[in-house]
Amino acid sequence: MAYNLDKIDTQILGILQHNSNRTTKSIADELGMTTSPVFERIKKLEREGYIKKYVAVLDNKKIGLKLTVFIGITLQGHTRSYLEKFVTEINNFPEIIECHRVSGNFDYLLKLVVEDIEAYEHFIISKLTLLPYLGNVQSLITLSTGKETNEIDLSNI
Amino acid sequence: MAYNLDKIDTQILGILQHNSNRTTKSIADELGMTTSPVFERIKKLEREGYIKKYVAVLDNKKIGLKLTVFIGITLQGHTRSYLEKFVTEINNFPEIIECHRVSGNFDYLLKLVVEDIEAYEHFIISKLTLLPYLGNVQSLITLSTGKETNEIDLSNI
DNA sequence: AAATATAAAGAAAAATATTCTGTTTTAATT
DNA sequence: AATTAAAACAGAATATTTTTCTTTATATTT
Repeated sequence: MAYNLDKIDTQILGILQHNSNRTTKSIADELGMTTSPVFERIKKLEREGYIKKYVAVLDNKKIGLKLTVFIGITLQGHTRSYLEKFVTEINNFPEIIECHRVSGNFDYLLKLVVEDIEAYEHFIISKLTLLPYLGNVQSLITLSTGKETNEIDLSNI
Repeated sequence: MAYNLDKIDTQILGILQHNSNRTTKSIADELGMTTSPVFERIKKLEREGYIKKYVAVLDNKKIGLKLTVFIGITLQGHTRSYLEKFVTEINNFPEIIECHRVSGNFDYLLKLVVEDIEAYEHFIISKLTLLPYLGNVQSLITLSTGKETNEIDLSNI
């Protein structure tokens, strides 16, 4: 069902998206191989863009960013140039970590991480509502998070 | 405003959440330090849980998972034991990568990544709707994604 | 089956992570 | 302000890991 990835490649991707600090030796042992082919496969997966980047995942709450909010937004205008400008503006807000154009009850769904409710209100008042053509804005405040990962399901590819 | 993190710590966190493959030497050079203190600070940030894990970020679309959907859900019952069971069940679905309990128009907001609309319909029919006490289910299908990162804003901590 | 291309193994080299020791800086205490 | 204790740092030595290179095996094509 997949592209140019064989089983070994998807196994490597699965391992690395779970823990990217594994050594090639440890991966090779798990797969019953030696380091060279594993190393070359990883480099190929990077080179061809299957692996986009390697990152450290931080503990938001521990660092003081205790509030996650999803914001559903409708716009009043829908010209192409305005939509593009909207996304550009959103990209400049470091509090916004995701911005999706969606179908359904909203035009856009944003995900935001800030310190607390105060910081959130400040963002709404001094940043978000300054954008033109803004229609309805609906906040979904996260009370608790039961699951939060980037690990995508590779079992069907 | 932060906890036990000084400026150097937050700089290190900022660097690593952007690219965790940077060498300690390269980080040390950027900060005007030597490798030992940088190495020790990173180990401390890991040990104390500010850094939760290191992961490879994959290109979903390239791998064949082309569809991201946000699902707003209301439940008909809200007993503690049921809510817990709901989250447990959700955790067993590898398609669901996020599950947040929220205030607002929904009880839960889920994020799901699958191959295509067909796979999504299959998930809804054969997995999600089998859960008891399910109330309203509203899908927000992602048309395009303007921003998607894990990098949280460390400038105010 | 021969020829060619692809993937893997194994060993060697280069780079990096990790540990260790001694020094400096910082902070706390008197 | 001087003394002491604790923490952070620098620099060098060691251990691991990554990366490269050469050879061998496997698969594909003609």
